[in-house]
Amino acid sequence: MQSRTPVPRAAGRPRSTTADTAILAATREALVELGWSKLTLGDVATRAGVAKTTLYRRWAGKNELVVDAVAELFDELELPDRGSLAADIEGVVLQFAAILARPEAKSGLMAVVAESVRDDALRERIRESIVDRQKCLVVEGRARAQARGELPPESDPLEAARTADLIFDVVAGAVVHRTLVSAEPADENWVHSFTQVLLLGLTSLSGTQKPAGSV
Amino acid sequence: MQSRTPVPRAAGRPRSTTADTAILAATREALVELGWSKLTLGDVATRAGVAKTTLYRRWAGKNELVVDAVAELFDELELPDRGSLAADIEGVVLQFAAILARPEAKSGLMAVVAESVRDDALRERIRESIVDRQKCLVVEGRARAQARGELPPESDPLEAARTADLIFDVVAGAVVHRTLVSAEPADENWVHSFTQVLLLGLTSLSGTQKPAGSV
DNA sequence: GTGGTTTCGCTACGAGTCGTAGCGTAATGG
DNA sequence: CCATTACGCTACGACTCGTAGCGAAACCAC
Repeated sequence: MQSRTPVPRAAGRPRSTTADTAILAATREALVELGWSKLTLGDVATRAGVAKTTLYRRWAGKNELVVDAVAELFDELELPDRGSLAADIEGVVLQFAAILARPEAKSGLMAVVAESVRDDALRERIRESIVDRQKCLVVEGRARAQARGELPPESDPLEAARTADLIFDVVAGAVVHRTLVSAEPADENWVHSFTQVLLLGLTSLSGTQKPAGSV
Repeated sequence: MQSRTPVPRAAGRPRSTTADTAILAATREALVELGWSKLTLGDVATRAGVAKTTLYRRWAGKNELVVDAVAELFDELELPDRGSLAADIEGVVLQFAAILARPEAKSGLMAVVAESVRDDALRERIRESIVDRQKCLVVEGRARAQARGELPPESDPLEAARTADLIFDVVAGAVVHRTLVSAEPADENWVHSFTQVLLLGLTSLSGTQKPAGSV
């Protein structure tokens, strides 16, 4: 049996949760003003009003700190039921695009992904706190579409997982590439065209082009 | 009018082209061994057998150097006519995936893209030396497909350009996301499934799933 | 209270990198 | 031969990194 405060209280002075939120907010602020390369932990500590040593007690380095700071941006992602697969896709892609349009996301996200190429632990951290949550939306959206009869039910669960991974890479990759590489906004027109390609494919799309501006 | 050596020869000792190639090769080597963050210009200079000052005389910094070093990796991209739109797409996507599978591309490409968020000149450099060349392949592939009758001819050139941009973001984004974020290989099976989605769309794809392994 | 434990803010430090300046030398053209 | 430009080398101040050490503060159990 355990007394009143079993495990969560470890004895000793507890870590200031205020400092945590202040540090993550300061990190995002520094990302906006300085960008990834000129962001220093000393500067973040000053902005947050904490000592530099406090930062190093909680995060191993710049990479981990920025992952946590950026991950909070994706907390607002959700998948409201808009009645059809096309509408669901457009809705969630627009949300995703809105987050990626923010400068702190642009500056930080790709940088940590680039770092994760040589750091397996970092990649796993990104997967857990950012990527997997997005992938769940794909799975849920497909389940809804199957319930509506818009997509046939999956027989092989392994094949279903592969398809979900594929869709996820296509959707997330396209929005990221549009936003960061092409450096043009993923606005309503673009998202609508993208959704048509995804749903109907290139050949089917050919005859159904619509004038820009209509919703 | 100009004398014999009009502009290219500026008078004085010419820059060593040997040094250029050695520096770019050394940069890729350092990218493989150290990755982006631990790559230093001093180290690259040592590997290339040149002085550090020589590096700074030709490149403004790490970003520009790595862009040039990575850009050479994409020189091998080409679009052989494989007879059908699907085959053309699979072929070029496999080439693209093969380049992205190399560690020097993984380490360098996303890092400079991340840096380009806050550096317009760098983004333009990336566009000229890497992105635009890839986009040409999309345009050419679509032109071929239209000549074959697989796609209807474009009436509005502006709409055609928008569509080409969209396709490019989808293709490049998906491969990059698969390789760097999901960290799984874009092999033949994946490319085949991706091509089906791109051509036929999600709904059309549903009934035509094939067992993995068949080519 | 009292003692034990952990965190906090602060200071200081060696190590490493950056980008530049200065110098003498090498390679080209007139 | 001379002007011009590139090269290799050295040295430098400025900056960031990540850590260690210290005293004070916050919490728990007794």
